[in-house]
Amino acid sequence: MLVQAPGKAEVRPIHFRHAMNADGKASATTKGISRCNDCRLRGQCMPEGLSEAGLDEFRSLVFSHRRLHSGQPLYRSGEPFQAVYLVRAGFLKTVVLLEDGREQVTGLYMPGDMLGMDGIALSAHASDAIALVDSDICVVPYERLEALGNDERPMRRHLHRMLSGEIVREQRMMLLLGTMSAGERVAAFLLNLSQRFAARGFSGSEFALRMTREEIGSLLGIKLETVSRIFSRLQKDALIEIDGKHVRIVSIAGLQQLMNR
Amino acid sequence: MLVQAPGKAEVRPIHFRHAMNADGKASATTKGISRCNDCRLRGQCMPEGLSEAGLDEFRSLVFSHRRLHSGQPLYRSGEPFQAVYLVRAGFLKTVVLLEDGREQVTGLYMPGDMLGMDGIALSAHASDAIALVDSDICVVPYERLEALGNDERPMRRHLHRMLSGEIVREQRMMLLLGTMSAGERVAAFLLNLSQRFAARGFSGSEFALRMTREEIGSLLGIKLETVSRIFSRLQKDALIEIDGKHVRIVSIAGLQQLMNR
DNA sequence: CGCGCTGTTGAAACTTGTCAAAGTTTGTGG
DNA sequence: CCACAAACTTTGACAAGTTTCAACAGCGCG
Repeated sequence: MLVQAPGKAEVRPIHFRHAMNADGKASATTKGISRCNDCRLRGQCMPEGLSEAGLDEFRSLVFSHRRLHSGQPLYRSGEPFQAVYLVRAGFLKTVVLLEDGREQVTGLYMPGDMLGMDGIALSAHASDAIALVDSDICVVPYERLEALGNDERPMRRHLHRMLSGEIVREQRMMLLLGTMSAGERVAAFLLNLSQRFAARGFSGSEFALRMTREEIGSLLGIKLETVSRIFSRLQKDALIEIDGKHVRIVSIAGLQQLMNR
Repeated sequence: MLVQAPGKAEVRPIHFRHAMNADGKASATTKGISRCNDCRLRGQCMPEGLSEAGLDEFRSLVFSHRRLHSGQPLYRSGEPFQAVYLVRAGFLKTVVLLEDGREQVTGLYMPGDMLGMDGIALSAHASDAIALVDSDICVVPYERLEALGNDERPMRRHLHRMLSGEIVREQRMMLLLGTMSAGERVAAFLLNLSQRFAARGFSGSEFALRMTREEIGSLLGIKLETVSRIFSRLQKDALIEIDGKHVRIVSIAGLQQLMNR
């Protein structure tokens, strides 16, 4: 049977939904602290080499939490930018839209990932972030993040790394979109998921896709029918086993080979 | 006749080539200051709302300059990350490579643009930056950039905006690569160049491409022959006039329409 | 002057998209 | 908890767009 991947598994009720608002500090901060201490992802999202005081400071950054149901937006393109977000549990996608309705999924975010940094540039978000499954999100107001780090250099460096990491990730995505065939794209997608699940302590060889074929296609720049066909082909070639949204990777090496064809 | 676009036009000899090294501050800093004061781009690359002291501080960031000849690399993938760069004059591309030789041009940088931020994440550059024409580059050591801003919040915010801006730019590129037809891509490319030239005080309707058809194709995720064919078609349709690397945009509206087809 | 690099154009091949039909799963309200 | 509708998936046949291969023209430079 398929392993229980993150997302739904880690969702636990948080009762102060949509606690975020423009201002307000004291009580929400307290909640933030307590939340970080028993967060399963402890460390994942934090800068390394932080002093004790710095750690406290970091925890104090998490201003509030938001609980999203599948399909709900965390933010929308054009919305004023106020905070960056850490995925505590769940699975989100970011989407960029063209006026005529065409859309490109630009990212996939799992627990421990930071998102929303595209809003800093113009003080407004440049994409939509949508929950793919019920999700818990830590809200980190940018004002605070920016004010802080006056004396915590590791904190500043951490933020830079996150931003830069997003740039690198997007570069790789551009490489995929610009140079790879449909088969290579799907293989790269599966390998990437595999790696990220493994990094989070889940099985890297057996997991649940959280997206429809259409969403996968949009991420990879191909049509849903093509995604479906390629899944079928990979299964026929005994590289994967796929049943709906459940995938088992039979041959990692095979997929890697397919990529470096 | 075609307007003189940036790049070559602005290149003036700087005699302390490759002045950058791991350490050393005093004298190089002095040079940096004098350089900024008579830089034609003054302001373009600087944060807004900086105090007088902050301005000085910013200028002191430019540690040295580098002069690159066409084709020379500013940095290469895997090289240890030490600095970000500001284009003072010229034109550069960044490229991400696949083992098998395929490559994706991920960005095009003109005077005033910052590049190299992809290196922060892993302390090593994730792409190659290559001069497309002879270019002058301002070197901003990251150590300094990071150390600074303790009391200059606008400075910190500026860096964040630059990083975030790169993320947004790449998102748009992903949209292009994932959803647009070859014709739309070329139109978008021309419109983007037009806009950026105009923003720098050059003609937005008549300029010189600094890249070969192959490089343009690599940026847009299509083959050089396709680029050529589409240029021809746009000319036939009287949307542009093109002669080698010289372009004149006859109908901006026409190109925009083509994109939102 | 000729060689190499760049650009243009044509024809054929190939990949992916489009359209359509049918099966499957999911979600909802009775 | 069932039944039905809506959403999602698979597969085939065909169309369209892009790449590949090839030939040739123009240009700059040694």
